Amino acid sequence: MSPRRPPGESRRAILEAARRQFAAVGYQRATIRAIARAAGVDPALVIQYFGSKDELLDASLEMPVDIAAVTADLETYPDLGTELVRRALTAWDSPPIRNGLLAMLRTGLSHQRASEALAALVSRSVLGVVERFATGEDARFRAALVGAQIAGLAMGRLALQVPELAEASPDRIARAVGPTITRYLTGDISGDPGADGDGAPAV
Amino acid sequence: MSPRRPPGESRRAILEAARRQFAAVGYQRATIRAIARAAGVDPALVIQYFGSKDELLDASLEMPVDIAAVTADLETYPDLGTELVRRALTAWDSPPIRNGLLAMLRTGLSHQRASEALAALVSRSVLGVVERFATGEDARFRAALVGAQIAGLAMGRLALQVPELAEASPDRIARAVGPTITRYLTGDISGDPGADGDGAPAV
DNA sequence: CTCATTTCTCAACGCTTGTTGATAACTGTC
DNA sequence: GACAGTTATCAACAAGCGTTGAGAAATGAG
Repeated sequence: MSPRRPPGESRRAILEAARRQFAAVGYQRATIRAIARAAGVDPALVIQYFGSKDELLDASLEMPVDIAAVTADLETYPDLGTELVRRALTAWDSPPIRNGLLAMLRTGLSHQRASEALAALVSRSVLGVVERFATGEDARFRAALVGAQIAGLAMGRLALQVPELAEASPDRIARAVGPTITRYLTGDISGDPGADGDGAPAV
Repeated sequence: MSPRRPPGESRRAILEAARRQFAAVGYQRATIRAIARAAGVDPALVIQYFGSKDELLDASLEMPVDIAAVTADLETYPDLGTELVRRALTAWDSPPIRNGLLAMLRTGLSHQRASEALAALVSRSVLGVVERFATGEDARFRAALVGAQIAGLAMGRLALQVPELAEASPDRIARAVGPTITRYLTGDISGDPGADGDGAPAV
């Protein structure tokens, strides 16, 4: 009666449904039963394919975003930050990328594994760019600053959907946030360069 | 054997334990049973005092932070952003404030109520400052930008505990992030070339 | 003391969860 | 057609959850 799906199709459907669920409600509230229902499949099949809910999360967090493409050629732009933000916002329009990122955000603050994935994503993706302009500890600090700004933006625009951020055009946001990123990447981040020597300098 | 606690003490202990639990693991993973155990109390008492887990969350999210104090006198500082960040970082050192904020972050991305509380906190606290320099839609956009930057910073430093952000001195972070805030508050955010905004000289 | 009131515990209900083992249904190969 | 292998379903389990209602224990007033 019911025609069977092509091989590998159910697995793919489960993964997509899982990504969507994790992105929508986070790890804890996403249930295997709901994921299975969305994929048109028995809950037991989810376990059979992925082993456990944790492993399903792992599989869901494998980001399908090509970081190299997003950060390529960045030095050739007069304002790298603006261009970087523009590309990021464009990437977030793609449902798989947006869902993957949302899953990380929603899950990453209350689940160990996803927290590491989130930190790793930021490190890997941003550090590669930063290291074209800085090295060592300075580079890691700059990368963290860029990551915090981008993550905050993603949180407001994608997760919380703050109207001012969610409805603003990519261009407007890029022009506003871009200079910040440029400064974090290449600018002076140690404060006033000369005159104002008040406190003892940190180690 | 067990002497009774002074009146109101159990309620206070429950609320404190709840704040800690929500801050540590988010709404879903924080169980009433665990909160009761941490408070040295029967789970039923938690319900009797607060009605339900949702209402307990509401009570836990009432922020004990005096926003007016954090944002007072800000105009008198040459670099308001740096001073604002410095005060925020100092406030985050206080366990009740830090736990309240962490509870919002951990919970706010996967729970409706907390999401609104998070957005409201940012609106109320930041918008008041911004409206000393801008009005209308521009002010709300600027407030959203400031909120996103601060939230990203809180996420990295407090929640994910990215080493570069968690271990850096408040002063270093304030000097790095401060100019960004100043620019979002009072600078040019429409991308006109030549009006860079922060106090740093050309790179 | 007695009695009413507040504070707190106990045992249990109904429900949902992730996960399991047995088993059915379909597919391709000899 | 018979067999092996994958693909999928079913019913059920044990555990943990929020919540409830009855009642015990302490407290304060008369």
